[in-house]
Amino acid sequence: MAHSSSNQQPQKPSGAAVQRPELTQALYRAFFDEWAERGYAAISLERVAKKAGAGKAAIYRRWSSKREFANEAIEDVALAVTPIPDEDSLEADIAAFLRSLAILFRHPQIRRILPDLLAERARSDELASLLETIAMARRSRAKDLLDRAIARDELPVDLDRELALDLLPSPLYWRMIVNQRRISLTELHRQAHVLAMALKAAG
Amino acid sequence: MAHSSSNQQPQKPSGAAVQRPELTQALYRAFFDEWAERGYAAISLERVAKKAGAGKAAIYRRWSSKREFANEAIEDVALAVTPIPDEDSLEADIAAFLRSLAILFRHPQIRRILPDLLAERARSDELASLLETIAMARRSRAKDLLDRAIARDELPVDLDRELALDLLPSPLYWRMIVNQRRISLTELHRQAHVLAMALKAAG
DNA sequence: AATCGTTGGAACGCAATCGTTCCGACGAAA
DNA sequence: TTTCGTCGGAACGATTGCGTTCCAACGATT
Repeated sequence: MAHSSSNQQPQKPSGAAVQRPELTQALYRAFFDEWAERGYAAISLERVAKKAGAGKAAIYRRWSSKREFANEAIEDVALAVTPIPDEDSLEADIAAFLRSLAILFRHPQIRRILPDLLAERARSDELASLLETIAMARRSRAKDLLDRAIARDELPVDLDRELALDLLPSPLYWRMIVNQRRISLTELHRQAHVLAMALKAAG
Repeated sequence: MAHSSSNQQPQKPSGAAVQRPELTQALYRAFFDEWAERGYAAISLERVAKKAGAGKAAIYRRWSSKREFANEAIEDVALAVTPIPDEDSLEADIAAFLRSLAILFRHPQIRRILPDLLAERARSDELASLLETIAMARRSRAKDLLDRAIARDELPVDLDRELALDLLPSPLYWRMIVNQRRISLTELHRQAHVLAMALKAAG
């Protein structure tokens, strides 16, 4: 009883006997759109469906909850990974690292989703594992950079790696995400120079 | 008609002909509690009232909206400001600066509210002015520190101040807030040492 | 002693969103 | 050609919180 989809608009054609991967991708995109716009906690799956030109059923047929949706959405983009720079000096390596970070931090969706992810994790740890996966990949790139510099004798073997890993990405994050300011290429290289000097003092 | 507060619990004594400042403070505290627990967007003023042992009317008599409530709550705590360190060397000054930051970043509510504030601003700019006020106060302390070092000839007069201001707080923020890791006093002083070296290279 | 306005509390109408279920239309696989 | 299950869409009951309004109880000021 109760329902009857009869007397509204003519209802557009749709449907097929197999899940359409293109629709799945469209749902991912719409999910990140919503996330950037409203924040994780305020994501409305109804809006996500509408934005993807889909029905709500298409979502719940694929994922059982918002959380699972988020998990697979992030896994999906996390596969688009990290190429590796490889220059011939510590400072040049750092500059390359910073450039790739700057590209990331300029992305309008990442500028919003990343802080929201941090805020969400600080409250609940529900998304902690998500974040950890992402962070680990990033960190390993920085570690490689340090190892190369040590092999080149540009950094001491007893380098404080923890400190170094905190030092490398943080000023750029502070400037671009926390302070929301752009950075020019020359400024970025100046930062690379200063960071190289700092690392050499981190024995 | 319609209402009647008659047949529930005996209704505790309350009321007076004058606003109670203690209640206002209790409401501020409950507001920050809620903020830390759920995030700004999800703050429920009903829960805030309950947590403060107050009625909802007590809130709406003081502030006209959640936003105004937030504004005055933050103003209220922002008055508890920033004492100034003043040591006898750049490195010692930096260490003092970092220590005061570390205390801030250890506070369980600030650990949650600060990232949430950043995430909220990245979406809407509604809270941008709040954040700007706070940031400005912090930054001026760092500026003083740099000026003293220049006067002592520990830093060059043509120091890149922008870069320096990005450099000082960011590694600690990255470690304590982004990576959620504690920091020991010796680690903190090592960071101060490295940062001093970095600044001297930021001409 | 009388006034006045705050107090905690309960209810209002409204708006969202949740996760679920149903539908007729449709197309790919068998 | 028939079967099968996905498609967009609409509705469901439940839950939540908004901002507002009413209330009787109460105590500081006058």
